[in-house]
Amino acid sequence: MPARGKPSQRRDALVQIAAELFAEQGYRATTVRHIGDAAGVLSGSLYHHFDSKETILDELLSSYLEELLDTYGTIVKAGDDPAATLRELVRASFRSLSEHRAAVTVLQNERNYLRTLPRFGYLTKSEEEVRRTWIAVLRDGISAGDFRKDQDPVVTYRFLRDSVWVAVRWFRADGPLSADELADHYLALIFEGLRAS
Amino acid sequence: MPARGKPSQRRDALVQIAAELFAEQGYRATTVRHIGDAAGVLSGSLYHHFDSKETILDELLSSYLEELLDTYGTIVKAGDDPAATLRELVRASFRSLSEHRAAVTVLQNERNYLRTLPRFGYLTKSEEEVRRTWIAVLRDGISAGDFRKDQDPVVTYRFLRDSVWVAVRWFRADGPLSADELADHYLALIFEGLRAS
DNA sequence: TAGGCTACCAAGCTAGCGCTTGGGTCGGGA
DNA sequence: TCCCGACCCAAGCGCTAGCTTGGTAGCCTA
Repeated sequence: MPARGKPSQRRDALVQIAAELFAEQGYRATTVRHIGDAAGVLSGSLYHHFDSKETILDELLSSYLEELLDTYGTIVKAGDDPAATLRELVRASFRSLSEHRAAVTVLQNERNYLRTLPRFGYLTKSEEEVRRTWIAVLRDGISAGDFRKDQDPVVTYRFLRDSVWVAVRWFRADGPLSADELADHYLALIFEGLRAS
Repeated sequence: MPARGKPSQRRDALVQIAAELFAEQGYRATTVRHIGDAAGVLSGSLYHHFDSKETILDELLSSYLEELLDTYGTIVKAGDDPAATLRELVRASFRSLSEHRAAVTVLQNERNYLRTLPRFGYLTKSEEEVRRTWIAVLRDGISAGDFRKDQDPVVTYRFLRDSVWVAVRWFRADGPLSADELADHYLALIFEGLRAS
C-alpha cells in the first residue's frame, strides 16, 4: 500500500472520487462499496491504496486545511490595513470554497462528529488558528477606528465565518457568480450594510 | 400503534428524546437502540409508537415547519414597513432557533439527504415558501427606498437566511446572549454594516 | 371480574456495513 | 528471462443496522 508521503496518481484520483460522494451523501452514509462503484473497482480493492475509509477522509481534509492556513498566513504577513486584510481573507475563503468544494462541504457537515475522533484532533487546532486570525483582524480594525466599536468581535467573527462557509451549500463554480464576485457582493453587504444611505 | 392525529404524551416525549440524539449525532448515525436506551426502553418497543425511524423524524420536522410558517404569516400580515418586517422575521427566526434547536439542527445538517426521500418532499415546499416571504420583503424594501438598490435580493436573501440559521451551531439558550439580543446584534451588523461611520 | 387497551420485553430476522484474505494480471527493470 | 511491485478480483468474516414477532404486566371500564 502506498504511504502518505509516496504519492500516486491513482490514489489522488480515488480521494477525489470519494470526496464527491462524501460531500453529496455524507461521510458516514457513503459506503466503501459506493466509492468502489464510482471508481469502477470492487470495494476491497480500495484497501490496496488506503488502510481504512478514515484514511481517505483524512487525506482530503488535512491537505485542504494545510493550503488554507498557508494562504491566510501569506495574507496576514502582507500587513495591509485591517479592512484590506479582512477583504483578502474573505476573498481567499470564497476561492477555497470554490476550489475545494467537496472538502469544505464535508468539513461543515461532519465537523461535530469528526471532532470526537482522536485522529481528527487537528481539526480543532486548525479551527482555532482560523479563529485567532480573524479575530485579530477585527480587533485591529476596531482599534484603528476602521470598524465600529459597538460590535463584539467574537460574535461578529462567528457571523462572518459562518455566513462565508455556509455558502458552500449553494455556491457553484459554474454558476452565474464567480467566487470573487460573490465575495465582493458579500463584502459590500458587510461593510456598508443593507440600509439605503 | 397510536396514529399521527391521535396524540399521546409518551409519543411526544419519545420524539423529543430522539430529536436531541438526531441533533447531536445526526439522524443516520443515531440508531433505534440509542433512542431506546435514552428513553429507558428496548429498541423494539419504539415500534409500538412509530412504524419506522423515519416517522419519528417526520413528526419532529413537520410540526416545527408548520409553526414557523404560521409565525411568518402573522408577521407579514401585520403589514409593517419592510425594515420592521425584516426585523421581525429575523427575530422570529432566532427565537425558533432557540425553542426548536434540535429540529433546526437536524434540518440544517440533513437537508440535502432528506430532500432525496419522497416522504420529505414537503421540506422543499416549505423552503420555497420561506424564500418567497423573505425575498418579497427585500424587494419591497428596495422599491420603498429603505434598502440599497445595488444589492441582488436573491443573493442577499441567501446570505441572510444562511447566516441566521447557521447560528444554531453555536447558539445556546442558556448562554450569555438571548435569542432577541443575538437577533439585534445581527440586525445592527446587517443594517448598519461593519465600517465605522 | 372479564375483556380490552397501552406499553413494554425477549429474541431474533435479513440486509448491509467496514474490512480481510488469498490469489491473479500485467508492465518495467535487471 | 525472471521477478517485483502496482493494481485489482472473488469471496466472505464479524458485526450492527432497522425492524418483526409473540407474548406479558398493569390499568380502565362495563
